[in-house]
Amino acid sequence: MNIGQASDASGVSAKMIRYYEQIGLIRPAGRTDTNYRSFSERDLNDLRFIKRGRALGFSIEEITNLLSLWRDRTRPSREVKAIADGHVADLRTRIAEMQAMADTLSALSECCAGDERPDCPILSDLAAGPRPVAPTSAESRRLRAPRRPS
Amino acid sequence: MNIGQASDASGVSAKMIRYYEQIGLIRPAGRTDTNYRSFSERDLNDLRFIKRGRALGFSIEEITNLLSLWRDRTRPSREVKAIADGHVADLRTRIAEMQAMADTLSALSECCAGDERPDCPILSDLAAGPRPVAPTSAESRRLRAPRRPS
DNA sequence: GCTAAGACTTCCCATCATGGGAAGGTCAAG
DNA sequence: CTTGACCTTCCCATGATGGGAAGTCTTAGC
Repeated sequence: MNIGQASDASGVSAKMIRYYEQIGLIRPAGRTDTNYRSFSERDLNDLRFIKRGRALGFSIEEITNLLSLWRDRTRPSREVKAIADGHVADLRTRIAEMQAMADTLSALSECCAGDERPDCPILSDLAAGPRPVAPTSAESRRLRAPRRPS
Repeated sequence: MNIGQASDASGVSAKMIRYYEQIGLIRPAGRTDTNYRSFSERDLNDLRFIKRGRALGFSIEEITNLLSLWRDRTRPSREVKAIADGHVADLRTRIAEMQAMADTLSALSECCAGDERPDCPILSDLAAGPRPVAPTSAESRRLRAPRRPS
């Protein structure tokens, strides 16, 4: 099974499969005599595991740990749970931050006529910034720009 | 007013001020005869505007547009509102995605004993992935790993 | 006036996960 | 044997931010 088939079967792009191999997340795939990568069922299972982990928002680092726990039949479920719970806490924190942004902005937007006139509470807020509230918890971490990936 | 003072007064790091200048988000600051940047009150206002925009999650690109609308006294508030509403929609989409992740994960976590035993529904889910649900809307866009920036 | 500390300058590198694309080798169907 | 679809590696870009080096400048204390 070559990389294209592995990609189709796992939902992980060929680019990403090569990347995961490069950073050591997955074992180097076998090679044919013409240097094509060759994937086994087991490799596929790993790729599907990774795919699902990413879909749940786990970072590559967390997935590295989850993968090694998965392979360890004597793992304590405590460790798995700790990773998952940590991730959930992270998600909830970020959700709350984004929720606060969305709420603030939609309140401002509701007060904006949205017509040809220049008066706009949204700009006024950005300019005067009466946002005297407590130092946004978001300021203590890297502030990602919630961007639509085009 | 040099860059350190401008940074303190605006809350934008010196690094970021230089970056914003480099990418053309702000006008190049004046220079002293010894090549130090020199900031005016107006520059400060721009920096504060940017700072607040970032705190609301606007991307640099959106802020670029908001800044030029802000400077244009004949802007139609419609345009400002469109940017804000677009951003709010983006936020809400991402919130929903992360919420779904968090809900799925915490449901799994609740079923996990979290003790010394190896049995773990979280790993089972990642491995077997009975996640047959509709193609997560998240899969159509770049999937960010919700990472805590340490 | 001299010196040391601190702040400024530019320049390069790293992050994280992903995609784009070039240049060249390989495979399978016609 | 050609053609097109695949594979390989390698380099580059993203977005917003920080780290740090090497060199210049300023300021406070002596």
